[in-house]
Amino acid sequence: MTANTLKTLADQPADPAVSLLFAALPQLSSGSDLEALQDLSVAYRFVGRDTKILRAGERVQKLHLVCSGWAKRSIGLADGRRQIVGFLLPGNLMGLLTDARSTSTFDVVALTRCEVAEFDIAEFNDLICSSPQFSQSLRSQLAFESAMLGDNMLRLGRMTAYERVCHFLMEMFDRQMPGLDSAGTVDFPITQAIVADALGLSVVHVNRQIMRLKNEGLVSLDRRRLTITDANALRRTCGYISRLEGRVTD
Amino acid sequence: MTANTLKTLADQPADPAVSLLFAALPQLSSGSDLEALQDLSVAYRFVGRDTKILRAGERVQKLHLVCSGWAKRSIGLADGRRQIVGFLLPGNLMGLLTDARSTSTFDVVALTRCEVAEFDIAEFNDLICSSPQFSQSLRSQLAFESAMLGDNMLRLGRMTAYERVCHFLMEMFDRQMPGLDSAGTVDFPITQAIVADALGLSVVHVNRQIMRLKNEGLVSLDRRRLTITDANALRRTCGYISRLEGRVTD
DNA sequence: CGTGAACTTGACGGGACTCAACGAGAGTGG
DNA sequence: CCACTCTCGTTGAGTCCCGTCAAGTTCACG
Repeated sequence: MTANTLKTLADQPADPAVSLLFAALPQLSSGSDLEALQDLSVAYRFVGRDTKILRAGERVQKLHLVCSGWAKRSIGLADGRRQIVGFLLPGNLMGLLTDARSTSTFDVVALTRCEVAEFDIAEFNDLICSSPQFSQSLRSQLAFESAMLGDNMLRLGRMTAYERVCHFLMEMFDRQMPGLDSAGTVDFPITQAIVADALGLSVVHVNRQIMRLKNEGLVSLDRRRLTITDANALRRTCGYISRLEGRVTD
Repeated sequence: MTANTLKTLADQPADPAVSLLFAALPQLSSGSDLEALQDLSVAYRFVGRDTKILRAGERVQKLHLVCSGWAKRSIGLADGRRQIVGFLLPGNLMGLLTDARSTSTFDVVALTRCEVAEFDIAEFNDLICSSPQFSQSLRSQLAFESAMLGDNMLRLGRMTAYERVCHFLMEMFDRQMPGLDSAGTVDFPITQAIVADALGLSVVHVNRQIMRLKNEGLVSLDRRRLTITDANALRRTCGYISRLEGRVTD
């Protein structure tokens, strides 16, 4: 995907970032709502791995949309322990949740090289305020993200290491191939250390669980690609329930 | 607090639930914004312990505000393991986060007898859509709740049992006495089994950590009351950072 | 004074962490 | 083309935190 940066008029085929933004906001109509999105100012930006895209406590100037690459939201303890709160995949938004002073509540760091589309946040806010559909759409999206955080808390608090890894792999599979319940291959451009920080486990122990899953023939994980061989078996062992399937997108 | 149920006019001293709602929404002005809240229809309802106030997947009909008592948001696994995702104390809202079909994403269950004020959700939505202040206020509130979920994920994923209990007690202390950094006594009407479900620990182990804190003279916990003796020491051992202190309420 | 829920304590086992070493690729510079 | 290095993945040994089981105690309440 190349950056066609200076497009501002809406009479051309939809900007790739606008299409992604439209898909990221549930329940919008592909008519007038999409047109309204096309009027937003957008700029593209590439960031390298380990670049901080948002910093906790700093003012959010733009609405960021990941177009390619992966990023993480994380929180740290003073002694270096870190917890990853969520992952941003292509099509995911950040900067929606800003507090009273419009500051971000999490760090967001690129896990791979990322292409990020930046929308003007003032224009976007006007859109939200001006239209009940957009307002409701945004709230649905926030509810969805919040529900995912809840699922991840259940994972951290009440699942064994084996179940956590199962659940995590299923989530990443599901987010790239929603609704697919059999088998498939998706991107997985993150190290086991990153997985460990997301699951509250040590790297060594994450590795052991992945090895076990490989030996059982349930997954294969090579060269930054994840293959799920038997999604139903995985789903059963960890109780994974997709939040994406029931999503209404139009 | 008694229920004065049928009040609809705004020319009387503020309804207790309206005052709580006003406090729950940051950044609103005490003038016109408060008046707008007073125009909302409100009804009161008492629920007993273990009553389900909201059910995951069911349509949310009202905006609920806890006036007295405690409640929990929780998620369960098929085999009975449960994770508490958050607690609702007096002044806290539920029903803000609804998905595309206006359904709740969590169960909410009363932990004590609760008095709940129920606002008309359609009227509230109109208010949100009609005014940028309300829209922004709601988003700030959602960002705040989401940040708390993130803190709780760090607690579950990367803290030891001792730190988790410290952190949890500090949170409950802080939520009832925000900004107080020395000592004090607050309500604590929940069993150790509930704490265990919130912290991802066994009841026995929660007890051991509480015993340790008691022996160290840092807290006392009797008869549903929590006394923090040395808040600064607790804060240091678990790295607790209040999200309430920085909150702008007017 | 009896009953049940909640709290407390001990003993024991296992799941997860730490430390440590080794292997496998990918990129780099000569 | 080939050593060199660095990151990442893999595996083993030992330890400890925390879960489970079990028993006993305290407390609220009828």
